[in-house]
Amino acid sequence: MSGNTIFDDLRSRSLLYDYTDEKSLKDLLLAGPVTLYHGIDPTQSSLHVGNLVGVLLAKRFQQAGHRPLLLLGGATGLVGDPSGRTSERNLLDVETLNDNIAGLQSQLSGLIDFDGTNAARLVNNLDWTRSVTLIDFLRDIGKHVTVNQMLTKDSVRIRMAGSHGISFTEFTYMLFQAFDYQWLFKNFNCQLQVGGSDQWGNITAGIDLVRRLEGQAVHGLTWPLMTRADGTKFGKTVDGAVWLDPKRTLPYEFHQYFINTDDRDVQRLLLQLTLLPVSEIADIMANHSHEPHKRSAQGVLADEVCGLVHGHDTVKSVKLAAELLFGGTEFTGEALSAVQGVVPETKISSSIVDALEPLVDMLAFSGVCSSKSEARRTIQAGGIRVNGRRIRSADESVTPVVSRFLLLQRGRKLHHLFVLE
RNA sequence: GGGUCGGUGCCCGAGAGGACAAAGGGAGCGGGCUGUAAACCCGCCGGCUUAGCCUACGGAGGUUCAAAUCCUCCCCGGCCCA
Repeated sequence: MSGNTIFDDLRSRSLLYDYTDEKSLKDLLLAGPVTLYHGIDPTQSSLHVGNLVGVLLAKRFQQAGHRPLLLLGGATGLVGDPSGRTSERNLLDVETLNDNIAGLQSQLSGLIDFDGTNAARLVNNLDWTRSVTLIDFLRDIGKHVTVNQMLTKDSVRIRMAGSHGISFTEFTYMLFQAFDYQWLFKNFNCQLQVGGSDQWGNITAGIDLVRRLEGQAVHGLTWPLMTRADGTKFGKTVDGAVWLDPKRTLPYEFHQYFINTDDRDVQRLLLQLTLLPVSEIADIMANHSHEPHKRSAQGVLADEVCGLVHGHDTVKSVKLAAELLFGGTEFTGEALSAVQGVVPETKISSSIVDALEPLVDMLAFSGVCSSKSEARRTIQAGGIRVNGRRIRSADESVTPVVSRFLLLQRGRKLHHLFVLE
C-alpha cells in the first residue's frame, strides 16, 4: 500500500481529524517505511474498546508497510495527562503501573504483529525518563519551551478556566510527551505521532521540540473522538467500560455491545474499528439498508471486532450462545453447553442446589436479582425464565435441570448459568 | 462571627404530629409492540422468615399512645450582613 493510499484510506474511514501538512506527510509515507508512535495510557491493566481505534490505526500503518512503536507510558502513568479531563488524576504507584503495563503488553501482542520485517515494538518512556535529572530536564527541555505556548493548549486552558485548577505536575505533562517524541525520533527515527484528537496539543508540543532540538520537521496525526449517536459515551455501558480482557467483559457481552450498535453509528464503526476494506463496507451497508431490521451490518461489526480481539473460535461459540438466548433454539444440554463460558456462570454442587432450591434464593445468590424481594417482584412481572420456561410463581422449584445446566434468564439480556458438578 | 432558609428514597422534589415505605417527575427494571432498536402503552421500583415484620426522611438525644413532621444540641449546604 502506498503512502497515498494509507492516508486516503484513513480519510475515507473518517479517521483524520488534525494532521500536519498533508503534502509533506503523504510524501514521507510514500518515500518508504516510516516509524510512527502511539502512546497508550497505562492507567488500567486492560485495554477497552476506546483504545481499539488507536491500536488498529497502528495496525493499519503496519499493514501499509510502516513500523509502529507502541508506547506504554510508564512515566505518563506516574505523572498524569490532563488532556480531556476536568479534574486532577490520581497518581499510580509503581507496582500497579507495572502490573498494568504487563497486562496491556500481552493484549497488544494479540492484536499487532511484533515479528517480521516491520515488526511493531513496545516502548516504555520510563526507560528514558527515569534517569533524567531535574537539572537536565530544565536545561535540555524546559529551556526550549515557553510557558506562553503551553498556556495556549486546550488541555491546560480548560483546566485553568475550571474551578479545580491544574497542578504543576500535570501542567508539565506535555513536556514529558514532547520529550518522548524527541527521544523516539533520535533513537528510532520516529517521524510521526498519532493519537486521539485530545492529544493534538501534546503532539504539536513534541513536533516543536524536535524542530528546535534536532532541526527536523516531524509529523502528527489525530483521529476524531469516538462518539455515539445516542449521546452516551462510546465504549461505556451502565456496568462500566467494555474491556478487552475477557475476565472483565465476557466475550459474549463484548459481542453484544456491538450487536446493539445504533443504526446511525454502525457504518462509522465498521470503518473505524474493523480492517475490512472500505469498498466491502459499502456493500455491507447497502445490504443493510434494504433490510435494516435484520441488522446484518451490526452482525458483521460484532463478528469482526470480537474476532480481532478474542479470535474467531470465540466468535462462533458466542454466536451459538446468542442463538439460544434469543433465537428460541431448544434448550438441549448441547445448546446449553455452548452458553458455558460466554455468560456469567456459577459452578455449584447439587447439594447446594438443594439448599437453594427456592428460585428466589438462586436469583439472589447468582446476582441476577439484587435481593430476594426484587427476585419475587421480577417473577411476578413475568421476567424470569428457567431453561427457557417462563416462571409465574415464586414457589416453583427449579427441578428442570437439563443435563448439568440450569440457565436463569432475566428479561431478554441478563443471564446466569448454573453448572452442576 | 451574626442572621436566615434548607438537608427527604439512585437523582430532582412534595409532605409540616396518626390515613407514610413517604405525592409527582426522571433514571432503572420487567412485560407488550418492534429490529436483542427508537418511540409508545402497562406494571414494578428499601429489606426480610413477605396477608406480617424490620429499617429508613443529615446525626445524636428528647416530648408524645403515635414524629419525616414538635423541642434541644451537633454536622453540612445556599443566601444576606460583617
